[in-house]
Amino acid sequence: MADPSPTVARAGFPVSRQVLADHVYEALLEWLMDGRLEPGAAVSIDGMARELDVSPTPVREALARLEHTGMVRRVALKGYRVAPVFTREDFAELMEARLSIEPVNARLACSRMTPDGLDALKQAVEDLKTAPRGGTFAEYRGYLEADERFHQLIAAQANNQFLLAAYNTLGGQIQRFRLFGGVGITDAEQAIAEHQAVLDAMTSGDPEKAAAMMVDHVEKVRGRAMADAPSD
Amino acid sequence: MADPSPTVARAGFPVSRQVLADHVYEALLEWLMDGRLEPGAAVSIDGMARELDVSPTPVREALARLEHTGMVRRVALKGYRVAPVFTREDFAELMEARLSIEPVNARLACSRMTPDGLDALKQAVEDLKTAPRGGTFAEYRGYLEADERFHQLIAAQANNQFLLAAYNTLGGQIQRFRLFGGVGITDAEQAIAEHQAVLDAMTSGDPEKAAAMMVDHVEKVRGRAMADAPSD
DNA sequence: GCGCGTGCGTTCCTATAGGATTTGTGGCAT
DNA sequence: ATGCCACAAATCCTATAGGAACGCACGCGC
Repeated sequence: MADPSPTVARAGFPVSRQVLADHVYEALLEWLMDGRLEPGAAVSIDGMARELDVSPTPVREALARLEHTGMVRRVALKGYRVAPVFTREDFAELMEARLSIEPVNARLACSRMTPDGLDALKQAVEDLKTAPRGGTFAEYRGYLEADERFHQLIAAQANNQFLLAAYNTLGGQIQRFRLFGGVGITDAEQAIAEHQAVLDAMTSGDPEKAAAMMVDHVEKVRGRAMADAPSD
Repeated sequence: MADPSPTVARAGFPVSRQVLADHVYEALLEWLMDGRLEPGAAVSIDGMARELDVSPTPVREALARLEHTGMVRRVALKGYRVAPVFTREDFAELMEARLSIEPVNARLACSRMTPDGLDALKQAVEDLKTAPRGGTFAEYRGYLEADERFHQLIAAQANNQFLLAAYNTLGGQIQRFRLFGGVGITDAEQAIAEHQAVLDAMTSGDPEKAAAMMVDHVEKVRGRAMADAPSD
């Protein structure tokens, strides 16, 4: 093993330490999100263990957790595979689910917004505006991250653990679709304006308007994506 | 093990076999739902392995999956514990989340209802009416099961994998609360009437009314529970 | 040529062993 | 009596080994 000292325990991190399965989980999640693991690809337990230089046991545990997020699927005695690409129907269902949850999150978040939360939201929109959005993944990665962060912050500010959990499950799928939907970033200006509209409603403290702006945003995202990607 | 022939492959069930971790998962889920594992109790990996007469490995995998459902919580290097009892705030959040998702499910289910689905719903309401509802868990278990089944069927009929997944996460928590909310079944007549109202709207094919009746039901459930259980 | 059984490598699945960590207990000094 | 340290048991965590199942290629018979 490369590192003979398993318990590094860097000074200042006495609590909430991480075990190997956590690192494996994060590594796999990152690989799923940045396209290193493509949809449909097999995720071999032993293979990942070799790749990450750990034993299969923590890999198995990490995959068991990932399965429940919908990122990978398991077939008994056959192993795990990365979830297949979204069909048009899958995407429509995902947007339908977003339309059920995100406006509610926006309304609640607006009512319960903290000053720090609002600052974080403003920062996310600012990052959206300044993020580079070139043609390669590395170039628009920051943009995607800011987009996801914006929605995630709203879900968190709604201050409801169940809605947050529900959104987080969707959020992973949304992020994965953004990556494999395959159209890069073609709608940045419009998307930024829609995000700004949601933020403005939040700033002015108008929950109903925040919800309405979120509905508007998600519907327009759906419209643009359905027009852009007639793949299926 | 009782069955020495692992690949019995009973006629009609050639596919989708189960491995030990699946059985462990189901056993733990059942114990969590029965109340055999009480909130706050430690769920020792080795202990459960001894209890179920398997090795710790499949237990670890089952618990990793369960963690994502919110039924158990994990602390690194300390182990798993059954999620604590709901506080009043937790319950309010759960109902808020239900109000966001279930009416949408009801609306969509009404639009997309199949004849078989409607029959299953009618059966669930019928079971609610006829189920015994005595004082012990064994006596009102059938009632709880029919209640959960009614909502689960609606979520399934909404025909949206993401909304279904979101509901299922909530559904487990709802069921767990019903058990540990601690007030038994005191509102059967009213609850049955509310379920019937949802079913009637579904039968008549009125999606908006179905959604409205669902809102009404969940709000009344919240009201009754908040009045019954001023525990916190 | 085509279907089918056989053999082999890969992978999954489970059990087991041992190191690392936490927790509870008892003794000691203050 | 209180606080602190050492020790021990229980538990978690990781690695490893071996049995079982799967997938694939090869070869045989029709």
